[in-house]
Amino acid sequence: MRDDETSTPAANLALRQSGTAREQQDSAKKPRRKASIRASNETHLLACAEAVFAERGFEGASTALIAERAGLPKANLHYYFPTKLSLYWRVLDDLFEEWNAAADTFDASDDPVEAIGGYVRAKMELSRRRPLGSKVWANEIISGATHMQDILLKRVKPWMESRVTLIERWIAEGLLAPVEPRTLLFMIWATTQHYADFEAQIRALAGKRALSAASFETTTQEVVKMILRASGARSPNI
Amino acid sequence: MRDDETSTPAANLALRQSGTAREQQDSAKKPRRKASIRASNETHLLACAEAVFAERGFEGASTALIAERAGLPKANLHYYFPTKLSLYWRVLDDLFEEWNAAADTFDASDDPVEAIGGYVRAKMELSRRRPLGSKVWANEIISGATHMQDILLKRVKPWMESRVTLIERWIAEGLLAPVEPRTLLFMIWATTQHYADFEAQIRALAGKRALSAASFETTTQEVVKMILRASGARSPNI
DNA sequence: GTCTATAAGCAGATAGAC
DNA sequence: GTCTATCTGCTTATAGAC
Repeated sequence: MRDDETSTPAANLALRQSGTAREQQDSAKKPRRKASIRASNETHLLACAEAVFAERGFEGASTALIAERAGLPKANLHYYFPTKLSLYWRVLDDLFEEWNAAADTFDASDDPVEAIGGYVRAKMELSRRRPLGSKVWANEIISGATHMQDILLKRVKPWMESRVTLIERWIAEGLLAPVEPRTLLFMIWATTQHYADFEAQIRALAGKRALSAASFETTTQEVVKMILRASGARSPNI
Repeated sequence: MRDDETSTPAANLALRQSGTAREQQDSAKKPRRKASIRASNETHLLACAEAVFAERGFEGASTALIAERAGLPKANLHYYFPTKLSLYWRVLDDLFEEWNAAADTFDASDDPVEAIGGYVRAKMELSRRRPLGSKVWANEIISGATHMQDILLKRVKPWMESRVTLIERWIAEGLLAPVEPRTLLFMIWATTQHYADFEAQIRALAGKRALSAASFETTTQEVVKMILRASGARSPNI
């Protein structure tokens, strides 16, 4: 798998050009290859776009910079994604799919310790695995969430409402302290996403070893423990 | 006090122009007034800049938009702040001063319950009072904190190190659970700043009444309780 | 101290040859 | 499917009259 996020523009350009020559040869005989060229270029552009949107926000990002990072002429970017906004929407959509997959872990168990603990861990792992995506999301919300109203209202809100009901049931059963469910969920999101969004601050304050694999695992365990204590979760008696 | 953040450009323009006429009259006879014109215009521009930087990040913000919101010609902005970056630095510097004032509340008491609880409350109040400032800070960190390395390393880091020592002492005295001090501080920052930075998401998910004065006070108490539980803080026996 | 006009360059997007 | 050249408009910043 190509490392879209760390390779240099020059390296990308070389990869692109050799790839392009091969595919163009094939395209005369095997037009079916075109679809995979499209898929490969779109995926690559989306990864580069995610990085640039993360660093500079929607308004600050330029299609020229995204194309340059992808090692493609700007015109090609506009061939695959007619407008900057259409590219941005695709990035946000991809991000929501990952968010949704992590959200599923909340339902892995009826035990609040396992459900909440597992969800916090899944969110921490997402922050570690895809920090740029988290930053794009954060940037979008900070800027007023104008392009995300639909996702928030039609997808995130219903998920939250049903999880609020579940949390209230746990509280009624004495398995959780009487917390305000939304405040708990916001605390989980804020704390876990902090390790992606505020990476640069953590690096400056705690040193870059604080974000190494071993430290991150220790921190994840620490965060899980603290969130469980904050929520007063206990396992049901069997 | 003029409400810099909610007045319309047209209203600002009217205010500016009448103010300007008055000051120009005076300036012939009382040159000392010039200093206050400068101070007033700079303050006003800084407030408008904070809003635009919050919404669009540094790269996405334009000096034209900032000047328009301030009801001033773009050339005047460049008269007071030679470059966009110099304006941005002034905004960041002002923000750090507020951050620093809130940080002082951490030392208000030797009792961890009062110290941590008071600090969380101060941070929540800052999020409520100056959400745009928090967003500018967040945007800057997300974008890599390139313009804030000095503040982070020379001002925030020393504060954090001494607070880490204090927290470790509390743990040794049995007044706090054996938490990783930096993880606790990050959780406090993330959770409290979430109410400023992710305002738009909270509004979409919990309704705008969730951010009303009464709800915010309830939420603040809830957050204080949860952070204290997470840290396992207890007051010393007297 | 204010403000019009403009310089110099970069943005998003497209035309059209290959 | 690729890519050069270009259109149009907006960007930061400044010159110079008032």
